[in-house]
Amino acid sequence: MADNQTIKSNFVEGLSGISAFWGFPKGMGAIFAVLYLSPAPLSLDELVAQTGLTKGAISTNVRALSRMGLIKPITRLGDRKDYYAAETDFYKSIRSILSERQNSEFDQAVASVKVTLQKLEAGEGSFDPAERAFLIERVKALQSFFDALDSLTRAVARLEGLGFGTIQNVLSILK
Amino acid sequence: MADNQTIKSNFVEGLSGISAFWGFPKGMGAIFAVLYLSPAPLSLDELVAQTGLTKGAISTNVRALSRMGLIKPITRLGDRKDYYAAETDFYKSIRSILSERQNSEFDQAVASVKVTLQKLEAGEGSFDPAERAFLIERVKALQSFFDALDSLTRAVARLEGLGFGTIQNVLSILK
DNA sequence: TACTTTGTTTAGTTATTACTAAACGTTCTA
DNA sequence: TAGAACGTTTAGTAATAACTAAACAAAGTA
Repeated sequence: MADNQTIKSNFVEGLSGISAFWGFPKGMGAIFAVLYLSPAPLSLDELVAQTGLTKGAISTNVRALSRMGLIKPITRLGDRKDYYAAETDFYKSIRSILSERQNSEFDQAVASVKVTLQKLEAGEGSFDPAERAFLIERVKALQSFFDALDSLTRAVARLEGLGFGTIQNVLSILK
Repeated sequence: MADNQTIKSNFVEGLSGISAFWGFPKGMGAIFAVLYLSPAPLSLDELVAQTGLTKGAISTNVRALSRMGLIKPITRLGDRKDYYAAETDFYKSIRSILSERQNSEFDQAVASVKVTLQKLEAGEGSFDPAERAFLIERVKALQSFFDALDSLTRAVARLEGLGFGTIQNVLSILK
């Protein structure tokens, strides 16, 4: 029915779609998919061949994937090439991604909420008392929501070695 | 120091950034922020005035926000205008967003992984036995990861009325 | 030292997406 | 029924992001 290449292509397309859905480049998903289906680590040129992307694109995407912990770079002695292999411990990847997202723009944006709250509580601006109280209440609620989210991700990240089965079980207890 | 408008603007920009970070339009974050800081529901025209966006943009973004459960439309008798208010129960919103994401493109992409697995197990393609076994193992692992993720989101969605404090506590038990 | 082989960086292109401006369809009002 | 008030839709634009092609840097090899 379907030949080897077609079967693999469908898989690659699927992961590309998932990648795009989560706001990552499509090519990133494709690269990961190719590596994931490969028994041996692949070099940059092999990835060029198997994905149809150019070296430049592979280079940048591979770097991002490494930073996220979704793939791991492999260097062989006496071989100047870089090889890459898919990380098969998804839980490890998730922790890696979470700690990655923790920083950067997100924290920065969340911080601005904190600043707003501080200014309001410091009496800045010329709000009438009722409005100020209202604003403080609202912003404070948002703030604590972010704090809870943060705690949650930290908690998840702390669960080293444990798989999702565990989380699943725990949550099922709550019904 | 900072006037009322500046304080609010900073907050709006912050939420815009958060929105963008999660792959949503910046304007969506801005609209939610404005509503969130408003004691009373706002009409479309008031949103136009306070965000600087045009009616069209407000219209589409407001629809998306409603679908996600982040804001709620309010209609008043004898008033043809639509009003919108921010949902303040973030937990409710999260559940809503999760169930929204559940469907659509994501499921579709995940399904393609399942199809790949089925084809492999059905003996399609002309892989040699060793490679087929390898591929099946890999794809199966990914499949069960997705299943676990799915269970997790369902479990979270099932926790009606419970706040994040609960989840936090539960996860902290695991250390 | 010149030439290969590798990966990275950059400048420019393509594709996508969020937006604006304006036309449109409805529904209410005079 | 004409006109006004709303929200939606659409066609076009602007901004952004991912990619290609090619120049480049680094580091080995002849």
